[in-house]
Amino acid sequence: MRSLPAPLSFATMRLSQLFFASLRDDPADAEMPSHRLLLRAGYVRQLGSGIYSLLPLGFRVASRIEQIIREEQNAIGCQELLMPFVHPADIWRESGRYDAVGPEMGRFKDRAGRDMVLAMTHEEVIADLLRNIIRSYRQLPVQLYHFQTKFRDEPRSRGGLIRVREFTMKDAYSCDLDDAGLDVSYQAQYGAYERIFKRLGLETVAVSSDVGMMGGSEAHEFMLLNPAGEDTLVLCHQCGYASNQQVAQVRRPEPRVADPLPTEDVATPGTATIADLAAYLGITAADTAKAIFFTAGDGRLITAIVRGDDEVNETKLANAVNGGGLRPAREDEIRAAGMEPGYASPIGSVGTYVVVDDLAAQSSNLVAGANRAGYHRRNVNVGRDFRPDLVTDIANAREGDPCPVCGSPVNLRTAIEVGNIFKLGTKYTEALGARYLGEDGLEHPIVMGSYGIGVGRNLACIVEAHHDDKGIVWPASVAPYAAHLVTVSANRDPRVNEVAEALHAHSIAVGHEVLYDDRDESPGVKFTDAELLGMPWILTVSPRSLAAGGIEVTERATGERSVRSVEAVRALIG
RNA sequence: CGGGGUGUGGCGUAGUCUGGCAACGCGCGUGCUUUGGGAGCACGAGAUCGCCGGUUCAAAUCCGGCCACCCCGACCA
Repeated sequence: MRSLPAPLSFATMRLSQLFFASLRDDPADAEMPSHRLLLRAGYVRQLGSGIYSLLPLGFRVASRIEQIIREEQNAIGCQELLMPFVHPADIWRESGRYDAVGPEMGRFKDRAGRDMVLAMTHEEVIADLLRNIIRSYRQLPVQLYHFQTKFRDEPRSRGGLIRVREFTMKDAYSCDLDDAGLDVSYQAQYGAYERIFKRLGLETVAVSSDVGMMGGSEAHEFMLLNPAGEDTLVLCHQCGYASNQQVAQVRRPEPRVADPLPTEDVATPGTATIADLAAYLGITAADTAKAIFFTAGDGRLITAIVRGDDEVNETKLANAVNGGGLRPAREDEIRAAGMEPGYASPIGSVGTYVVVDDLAAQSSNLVAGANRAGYHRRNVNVGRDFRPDLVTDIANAREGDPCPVCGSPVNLRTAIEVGNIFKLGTKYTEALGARYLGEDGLEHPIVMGSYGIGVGRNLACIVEAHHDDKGIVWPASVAPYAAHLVTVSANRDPRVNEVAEALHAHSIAVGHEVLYDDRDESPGVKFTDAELLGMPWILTVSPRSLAAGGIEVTERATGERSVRSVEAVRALIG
């Protein structure tokens, strides 16, 4: 569990004393730039899969990130508190999530045998606090936030700090009288998020997103475009439309329509994939239909049909069938419904819920499975040859599809989610009985929103957005130190150490933050480390710089160098 | 959970196929020299080769089991 907020002022530091080690070689198992650089530069160390320590340098960056978030949350009237990391299971049973959430929640029993959980989020605790404290509409609205450890036993952590199992999150909760109040709070958080990411040096795009397991009516994710991103965004550069692919409702291409022809089975040995099938028959993927199978949380077998050149969008499908927790179906489950995996067709199937994508339903004479191994059926027409249970949009938007707003071709980009905002509604307050007495004399459930930012992920994302081939290039707003002071050839001129020590002493006296490389290392080592660590300014004191009139100042971001007087440097690092 | 990969001083690796003294670079310690772009010389410390079991005169190496970590997928507020 995390401690109270870090102190906001730090002593200036000698590198010779810092708990730190840079690595000359790239760690073997780090692939993303942020992971590689944060390890090499001594900001973080890994303890286990998805479990990291922040070393002193990394902790300072995290503290600065937190402080920016804190200032912007406070500025919209959001109040900081601190809720526990360990919860009694009871409140999670009250909300229904104790059973609804799977093995990603950490669970244990205390010494008395009571079920306990490790916090993966804090809606339940907020709702519990609200039901204890809020009595009247006069006490609302209120917004609350904290920075607290979350534990989510992810199936797979990845990318260093990008996806971890234990992390610090800023999570805020708005508590309003009604939906109109929630809209106001939501907009206030939206604005705060825009200011936070701007100050962190992250150019984000806010996209509409799925409400997922949190429930609720509206949600946005703040996304950083990145080639290693886990989400795909659908973006229109013409009108600014932006959506997560999970929920993007683009206009689909026009279907090919023709007069229905009689069906005809054709032998297609060894063509269990669409690509094989199209090649074998000399047609395109768009001339085929493909069936994908899922088992819903309630046990139904869901048969999803899309055109062969489309992909099934699991989020849309899950929402369409109220399936909650789809998983890929097993072959025996598919066979039990009378279909042949690899050559499956809903024609003649029993006991499966068939959902057909709009485009496949409108297209004529498609090649589909024949429910016989090694055979497909030509000229299948949805409606004539089988009757689907549901026809709706269950396909992923594709590159170049028409924008739903303006019709221009959309672009697909991968991105990392750095923050999200949700309109939760009354799901948790109703479950936990968090109500207020309204002006009308009646009890009403409090209307909630939730707003999250992962501190460590943002730290890594800042590095993703601000690095070069030499190392990290911190934005000044989050840099662990404002400047990196380097001495060179100190043994050749006693004034080198005198000037550096005086500058260091001055920076301590006035509360400036300078990392002072006082090590007896060769110039190459010191410069390389300075560039790797990434402070905005590198200050070099050497016989050469003194002869030129002072201290050499290098801007890390641009590489621009100049020699400035000691007085000018004092002003600079202030 | 499925697929792929990797575990050998602090870091990066070779050695494993074909069993036979634990190897290389960097880093680390001491001394001397050196000091504007990852210095030189000398001496030195540091490894139960992921773990357990088996085969063998002999196992980093072969066999079996397990564990950890990474990548892809599934999954994920």
